[in-house]
Amino acid sequence: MKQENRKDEIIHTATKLFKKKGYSAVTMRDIAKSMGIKAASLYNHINSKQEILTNIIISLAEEFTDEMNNILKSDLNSIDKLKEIISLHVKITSENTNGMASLNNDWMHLEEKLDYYLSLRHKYEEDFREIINEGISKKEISNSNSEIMLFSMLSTLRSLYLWTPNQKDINELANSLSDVLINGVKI
Amino acid sequence: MKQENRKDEIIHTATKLFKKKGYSAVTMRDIAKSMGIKAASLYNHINSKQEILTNIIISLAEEFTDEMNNILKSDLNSIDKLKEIISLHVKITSENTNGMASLNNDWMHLEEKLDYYLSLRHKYEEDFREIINEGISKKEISNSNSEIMLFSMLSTLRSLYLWTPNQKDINELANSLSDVLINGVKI
DNA sequence: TTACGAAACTAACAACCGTTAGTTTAGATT
DNA sequence: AATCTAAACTAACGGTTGTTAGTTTCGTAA
Repeated sequence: MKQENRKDEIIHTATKLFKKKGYSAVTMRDIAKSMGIKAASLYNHINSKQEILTNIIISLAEEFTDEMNNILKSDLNSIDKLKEIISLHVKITSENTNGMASLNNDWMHLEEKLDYYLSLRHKYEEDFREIINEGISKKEISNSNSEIMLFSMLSTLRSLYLWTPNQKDINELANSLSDVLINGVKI
Repeated sequence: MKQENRKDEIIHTATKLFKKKGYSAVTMRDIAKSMGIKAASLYNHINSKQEILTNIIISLAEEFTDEMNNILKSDLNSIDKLKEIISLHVKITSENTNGMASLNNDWMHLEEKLDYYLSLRHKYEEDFREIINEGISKKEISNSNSEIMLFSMLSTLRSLYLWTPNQKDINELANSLSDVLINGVKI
């Protein structure tokens, strides 16, 4: 029986390095060195470099999928659903800032799980789109450029990992972000 | 005398590959194969893989810097300056969509030019911030969360390379984007 | 005390990396 | 026809890659 603890340490260390340089530029020797052991020792706990990446990305993607399902099923109005999505991104990003870098930048290096990842991603975007379009038809959201709204919000939320490390109060961040994304910057 | 044409072809080919897999995952043999030649032949035209990346990133970064300078010096009001910045990103991204991927994701692999790149990037963000803060003090921009406004707009604009390929009318895109970023999504 | 097992180690592998050296090809210039 | 040159080629280099095999270490259970 493997101790799950050590495996998690490896993944945690790898995640930090992947954020700095990207999956392809990080070697097994880099990961090992940063833990004070030799590269071969990593294989007592994991099966491959690829497995580390898959573990990082798929767990995050599934977390987003699950929570999006809950938001969709809720009876909130469209604007409040958007606020929930924003809070979801702030929460997950603050809990695993480094992992979000891999989710955003290294997903194309997934192998066996690439198609599965792409299906989760596609479904997530479809659900997000549906919330916006529902808001437009219910006159809760401005009737223009739903695709641009979707991509503007999604782009900002996906970039959160680049600057949440500096953030202190997570709820305050979610509220401020909701304010800007929903109301814009004009006075 | 080297023919600049062939060098540009190499950079153009490399840029496409860098967008798909990232700088580190693309090999000189990949670039050569995609041009129908051998890797060694690339060195008749370029000095190193690093030179290709530097060429892609620095030329884009300097273009942003120059145009930001013009916007800063103009006598537009704050909102119109923001609209000019949005147009600038749409224009550069539509002209070199693939290169923008490297600018966003591969800048950390710059070597000699890394510090120079970081200084341009820092200056650009400072100028952007100044425009927002000026707008707030002139009561043209909402008095709240200037940092979040900055990062929200910048995140969206930096992600443009992910979806402008599908876009047809560039001016229409800039206008719609301005609408969403400045006025938000609420009705 | 002995035996066990998790987790480290050393050594090595085949493949691939960026790059260099020297050579061949073929079209343009003299 | 002879010469030159840009741009391709083949071959190879020293180093690095992910990974495997077999061995050692050492705390815990029997």
